[in-house]
Amino acid sequence: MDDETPDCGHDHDHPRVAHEALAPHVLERAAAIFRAAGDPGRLRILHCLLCGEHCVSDLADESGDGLSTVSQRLKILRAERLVTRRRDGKHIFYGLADEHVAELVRSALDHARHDH
Amino acid sequence: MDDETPDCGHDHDHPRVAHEALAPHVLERAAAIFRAAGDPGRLRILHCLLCGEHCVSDLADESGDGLSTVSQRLKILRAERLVTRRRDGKHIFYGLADEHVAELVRSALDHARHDH
DNA sequence: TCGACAGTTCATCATTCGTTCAACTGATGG
DNA sequence: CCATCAGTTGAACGAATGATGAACTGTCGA
Repeated sequence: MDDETPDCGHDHDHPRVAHEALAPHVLERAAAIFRAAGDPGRLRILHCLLCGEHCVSDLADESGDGLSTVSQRLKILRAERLVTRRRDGKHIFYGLADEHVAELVRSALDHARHDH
Repeated sequence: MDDETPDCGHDHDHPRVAHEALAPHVLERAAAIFRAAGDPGRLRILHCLLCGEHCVSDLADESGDGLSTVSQRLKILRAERLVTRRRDGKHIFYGLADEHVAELVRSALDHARHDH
């Protein structure tokens, strides 16, 4: 290979770029996770779930939004596998998918708190 | 206070809800952070910045997008204070705002990688 | 089996978002 | 001072998103 080939057409010092290749589907997936959490309504749900499972009605009550609205939000969170679902009689309980997700949410919330 | 007052109108066991109150502006802020990171184009930039500062032209070259497009993306990332800006002669160098942001990005990228 | 309750899905509609081109600012070098 | 390189900003436009009411599914108690 020719190591004199510049990747780009301008003239300054180049940082020794060394990102281990980022697969496109990983990029998409990670962005999708952020996007799912990036809505106040959905993030509020994730926050509620930090302290344990909740059923849809409870989540609706706590946010003051309609059942349908909350259900749609949960659908998106579930599509990105941020939450799990469990049926118990008439109720369906949602919870955070894993501790990794919980950490991500706590982390951003903390960052947002200590940041004026 | 009356501890017999139920918050909601339905009939099952209630989880002992104990979220320390989540201030609305904290919710908004955290959601805004996630939202800013929740676009593949912007997340790619954040990923590039994980290994140090880059100028706008380099970021444009690495993604294959136009200068204007990249500049717009950086504007959003900067509005959410995820990146910092530094002028050096003709070039403007961007970098991650702090280690906390770096950790958030690494964390989501890792999660996305180990998740098929 | 019927009715009520818990949730989901569907279609619609207004809003927000992301990209792009063109015009602009600002620093550097001749 | 002027040309050029580096980057920003603004407007326009199509695509994606989020909320909502109505209709639907599924479970339980009487």
